[in-house]
Amino acid sequence: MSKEGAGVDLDKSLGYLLKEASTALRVAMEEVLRPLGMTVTHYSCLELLAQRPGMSNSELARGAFVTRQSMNVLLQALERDGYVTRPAEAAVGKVLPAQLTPRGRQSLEEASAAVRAVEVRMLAGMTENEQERAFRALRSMVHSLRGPA
Amino acid sequence: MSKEGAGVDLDKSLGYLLKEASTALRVAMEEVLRPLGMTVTHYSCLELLAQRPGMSNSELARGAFVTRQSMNVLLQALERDGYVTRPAEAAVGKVLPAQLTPRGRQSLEEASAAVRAVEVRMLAGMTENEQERAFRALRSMVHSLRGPA
DNA sequence: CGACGCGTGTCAGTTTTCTGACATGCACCA
DNA sequence: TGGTGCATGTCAGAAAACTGACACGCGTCG
Repeated sequence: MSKEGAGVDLDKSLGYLLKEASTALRVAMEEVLRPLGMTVTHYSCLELLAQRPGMSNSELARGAFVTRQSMNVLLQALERDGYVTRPAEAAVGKVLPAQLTPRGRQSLEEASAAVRAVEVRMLAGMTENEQERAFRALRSMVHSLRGPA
Repeated sequence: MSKEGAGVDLDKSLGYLLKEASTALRVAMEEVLRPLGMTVTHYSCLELLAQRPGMSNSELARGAFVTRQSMNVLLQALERDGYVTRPAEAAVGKVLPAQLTPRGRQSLEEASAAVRAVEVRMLAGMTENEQERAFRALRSMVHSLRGPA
């Protein structure tokens, strides 16, 4: 080990740790969402719609970090099952603004509580200051990664 | 907005930001690995094997954060294409220790350089101290998420 | 010794997500 | 007015990951 410049040294790599943390979070969320019959993307979509009603399919896709094609599949299912409504035709352009139904809102309520608990558990043992610093660090990483394409 | 306890407030959620950062990293890695004909999991497998030769399929799966079934599919492809070797039969138990071939090592070398550049870019603008703090913060989150199942 | 639990490698089928492609509608500008 | 660029919604096929299931080898313990 410790070949001079060759390896990435996964045990010390922030990138690797980032993936590890993200995976741990996803697994924890799946764990609490499964009993509710929900996937993470499913939940993300509902949560986004609760915070910004009228978001389009493409906007939701960007917000949930999937392609608009994947989100479209999900939205059609959510619409079919009565969690979400979209107008049959666009009022302007092609954009179809989506809305939560009462059923969607109620379903989200349970899920949101469960996910909030997971996030609280994740942050246990960190001070407000540490959380704020971690927040800024992650923001910086995102900014740097997206900048100099 | 700002319904008291109801929402998760995605713009202030460390969990959401964690997913965002992880996605940005994955996208950036895919961008530089695609010209080399490699996926992220593909690269992860090779990097793991370089650091710890003789890892088994299941160990590689855990290290790359996929199921052992997924890793098995990948390993078979890597073996077929001559990046990796595994003994035909287990010396002890069922564990088949994998090894990089010279071709695998060479292929990894390019990929590793590209990925290292991405990580450097990601950390641009952060001091050593900030990186160290971010590292400890992420470690803490992983630990907390895995602990009180 | 025999039973049990646990980890492993692997096969099969399903689900999810992605890439590619097309038509449509808006905004902009020559 | 017509052209160009860009974003959107959607369809279709392909790639990647997952869940379920089975057989096998090892260790432990009654």
